[in-house]
Amino acid sequence: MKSEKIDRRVKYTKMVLKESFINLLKSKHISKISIKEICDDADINRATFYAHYSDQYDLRGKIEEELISDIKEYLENGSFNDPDNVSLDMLVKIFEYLKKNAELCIVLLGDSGDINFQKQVMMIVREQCISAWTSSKSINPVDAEFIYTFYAIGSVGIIQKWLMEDIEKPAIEMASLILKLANSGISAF
Amino acid sequence: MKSEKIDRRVKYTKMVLKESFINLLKSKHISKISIKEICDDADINRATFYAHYSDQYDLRGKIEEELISDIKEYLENGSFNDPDNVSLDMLVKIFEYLKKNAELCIVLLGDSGDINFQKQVMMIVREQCISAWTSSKSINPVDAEFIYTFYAIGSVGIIQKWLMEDIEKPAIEMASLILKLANSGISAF
DNA sequence: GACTTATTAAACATTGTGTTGTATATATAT
DNA sequence: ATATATATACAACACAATGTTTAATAAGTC
Repeated sequence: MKSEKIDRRVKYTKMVLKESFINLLKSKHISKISIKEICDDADINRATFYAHYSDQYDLRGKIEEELISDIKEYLENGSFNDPDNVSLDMLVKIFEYLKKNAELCIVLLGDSGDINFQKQVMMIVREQCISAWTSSKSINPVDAEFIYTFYAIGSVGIIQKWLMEDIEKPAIEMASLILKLANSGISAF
Repeated sequence: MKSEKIDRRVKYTKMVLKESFINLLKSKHISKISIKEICDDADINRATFYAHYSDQYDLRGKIEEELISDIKEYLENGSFNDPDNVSLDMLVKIFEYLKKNAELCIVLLGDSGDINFQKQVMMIVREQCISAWTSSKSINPVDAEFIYTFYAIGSVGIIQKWLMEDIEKPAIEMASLILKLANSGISAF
């Protein structure tokens, strides 16, 4: 999996920079966070920051990428009833993963969040849905794209609300609510 | 309607600042736009900018507020078949309004957009939906909030996609697609 | 025409930016 | 263990943007 051997120093530098950055994001908007501030907090030289990231938005992007590929890997290693469709157990897995990383997800989906990140989250299960719908349900591809966008962004919105307000609600309830809404909508086609 | 008489100079200043800012937003991310840049483009003194806005994010926020209250006013002045529910003609009105202001909406919902603005857009028809669902369909209020979030953010996502990729598709097709998906989902409860 | 107020220009201290050079510490490979 | 490579630390730099203040001027209002 980890093909490139990463220098432990680099690993440490990136780790503390991310930690400090995420902590700062909890208290203030990304636009108000300076590189100097991140570096002071992480006790890393500013020149070292620039050796790895171009600015705070780049750093945020890298953190997002990592999280997304982490989820994907996590899903690939799971065995699901129906790997070609989005099943209840797959959704539950996703919700559980997000809950486990709630601290980070809240920041990335909150006010200092990134619209592009929402899109990446929603793309995680895109392939499965589109192909399942167009083949078995005979929905035309253009409509399928719209419908998918609708349900996927809607799900991200529900996830935001869940993480920030109702985190105690069990993952399976969230997953089945979404599945119920989506399936009944799809069957109208 | 316009109770406070606004000095023409102030009106002009705000107008050109907004114009220049929106134009800049088309070509670069908000974080890369400086106050100086906006002012140079608008030919307005920097001190004057600070007399009205604290920074570019504040300016963006004010533009968003204006757009939202403009939509709301526009909807209040429309006569709809069923003013207590979200009807097809109301949705069509909204989509037509957004299309008329596509240039601005694309910027505000795009990469330089604001997650908070998405929420404001989705709140436009919140009251009508929640009250209609909880009264006539006997959905409990907590579920109603989740379901509303799901459909509202999903709709914003569809709007983004529509504005940026398929703006030629007629507003009524978009509105009826959303209504079809939402109504069939709701009736599962 | 008298008034009020917004904008301007200039100057200012402050802060952050992005880059550079050299020295040092740490990691990897033989 | 030693040699080599390289990431980091540190200090210094020129530059740009920030946010505020002043007095003068322009343009608005009544």
